[in-house]
Amino acid sequence: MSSPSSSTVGMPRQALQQEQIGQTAIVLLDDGGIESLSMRRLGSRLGITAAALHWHVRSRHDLLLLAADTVWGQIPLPRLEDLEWRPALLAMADNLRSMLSRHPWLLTAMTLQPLDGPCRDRHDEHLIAFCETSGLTRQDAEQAAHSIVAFALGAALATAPGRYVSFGLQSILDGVEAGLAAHR
Amino acid sequence: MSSPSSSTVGMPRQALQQEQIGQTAIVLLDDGGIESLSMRRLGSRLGITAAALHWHVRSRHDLLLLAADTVWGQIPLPRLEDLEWRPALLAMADNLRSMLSRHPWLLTAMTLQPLDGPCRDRHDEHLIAFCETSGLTRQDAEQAAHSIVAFALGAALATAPGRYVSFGLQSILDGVEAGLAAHR
DNA sequence: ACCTGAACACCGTTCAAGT
DNA sequence: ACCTGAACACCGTTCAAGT
Repeated sequence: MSSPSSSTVGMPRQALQQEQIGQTAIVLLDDGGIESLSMRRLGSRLGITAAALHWHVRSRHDLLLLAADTVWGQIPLPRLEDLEWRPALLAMADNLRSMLSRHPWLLTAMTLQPLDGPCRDRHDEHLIAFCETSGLTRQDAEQAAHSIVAFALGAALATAPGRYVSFGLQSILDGVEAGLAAHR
Repeated sequence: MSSPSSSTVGMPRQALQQEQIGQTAIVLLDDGGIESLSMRRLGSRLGITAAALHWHVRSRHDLLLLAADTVWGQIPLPRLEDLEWRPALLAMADNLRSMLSRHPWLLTAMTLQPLDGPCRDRHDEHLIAFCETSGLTRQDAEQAAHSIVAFALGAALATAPGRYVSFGLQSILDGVEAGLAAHR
């Protein structure tokens, strides 16, 4: 994304480097939080200077963006044919919750800048798709999906003791069901 | 909290200083986010050195704690006698939302450390109290209150376009009502 | 009690210069 | 194309020393 993309065949070194940089950044972030990810520290883990790292990635912000979308990509997405919408949405919410507990720094990063990325987008679309299989219109499905993500993020932020999570989420799903009944 | 508390009458200088420090910190935080609050910068706003600031406040973390509880204290709490539980909970959720939009750095701070404080506690208790006036048991009221806060925080974090907020929240309130019906 | 100055060990980022 | 070294303008925190 930062290099002018050479005319050679298949991004031979650059892409790999980029991925390795992201993985190593996540290691630093996972133990020590966002404060322990520095250009100098990450550089030395990779065997290069902080200045050299700036050749591969534009800024520390871009680094967070890269790491963030990587962990969004780690969330397993249940297949649309395998589950009914309600257990599917519960499973997706739980997968999100468990990702956030593995990578708590993501919440911090999300408050510092909007973290759009292909994997985040794919996750959102998948959630909306499941909502739609319940019979909701596209618009309502978007609202429901957004509410589920919001609740999962907020519950992680407020460090809910676990059992608290279920009440709000169940209510939202009940709300989906009620919306269905009304539209029919 | 950091001084041994002199034996004189009514915390004459120290308390005022503490409050002034908090207010000035919030000014810095409000325009520029968490990154723009530094001991050096805050110190110079107050006319003292960063080192001098460390005499008043133990660390930058303590500073964030002070600022955070201050803005929690700014949320207006509707009186218990004035409103029915449902409009009251909606109002409290909206007051929280508007505080978070005025002080976006609070979300960042909350992800960095648990931010307990007297004002935050008071807000939680008030929310629980309103839930209890609906007829919920103490335990259920705590779950409902926790869910409302989680949703408000998450919605602010996901930067909902505003209209998205209502669906999830309404569902949670519907869930409260359904819980009532079941228990009766 | 309250503040300064200097020091220590860090930061992100830029840029000329090397290969 | 990829990296280094040095530099710039910052950090939080500690501590001796001043008043």
